Amino acid sequence: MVCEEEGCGPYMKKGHWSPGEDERLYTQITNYGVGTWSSVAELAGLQRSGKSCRLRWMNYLRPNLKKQPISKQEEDLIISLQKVMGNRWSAIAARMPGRTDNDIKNYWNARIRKKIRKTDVKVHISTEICQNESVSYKKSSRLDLDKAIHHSTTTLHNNSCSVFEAPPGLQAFAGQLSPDYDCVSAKQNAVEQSKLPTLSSIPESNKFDLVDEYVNFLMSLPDVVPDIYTWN
DNA sequence: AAGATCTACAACCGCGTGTAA
DNA sequence: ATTACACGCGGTTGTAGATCT
Repeated sequence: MVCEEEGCGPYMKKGHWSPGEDERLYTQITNYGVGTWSSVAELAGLQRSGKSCRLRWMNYLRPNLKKQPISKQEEDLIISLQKVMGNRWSAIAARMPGRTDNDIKNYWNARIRKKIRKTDVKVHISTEICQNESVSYKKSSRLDLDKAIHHSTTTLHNNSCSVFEAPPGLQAFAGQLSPDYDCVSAKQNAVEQSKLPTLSSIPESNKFDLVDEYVNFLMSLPDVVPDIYTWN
């Protein structure tokens, strides 16, 4: 098979790596390190793209990778982190020593997503003005969450809704929560009173502009992770 | 026993970002 | 400011082995 991607030579090999190729790559990197990945491929005498060498090293050959199956504790951690960070697999992997982003992504796609897909997140936007609007999104898809967020914020910013019925976590991702916002109490109150939180009291200056800021905020408050997957 | 289907995981691809010239 | 290049990321596909019918 010939690699036709940009930067590949005409005779680049593709597909699964042989033990011999692994040996060459491992020896090259452990003896001489990585300058640029394309030079590693050349110096190791491999007819592979630099990109392919990097992937093989990062996901399979480099030291300290865990080869055993993902444990229940690790699965719980993946679920928790995915709730907060979305599909930012490399960021999740950075918090799980010995696991690669590819490991986690594959595990998520193969197992966890199937479990979670059984129920939907329902996002309702209702007032006198838009009481007929009801939007349901599949919880497992970040793209669909993005759609939900976009729909909700657009509606709010157009002043066509005064009340936003959505999980606090989703509101936060939409940049609507202040750092002082109490997700747990908001949810509890909503459930007890059948009444969902309004946004009018949130100071403009306290809105989150970046998802990262929100993620860091949540990570500093591990017990206040918004449960966007079980909210109904 | 054999073909179909499922599962896990390896690898590819396209795109965005950072950096140096 | 622009361009070219390398890298890293996330989505997707390919494949081999296991399991099912």
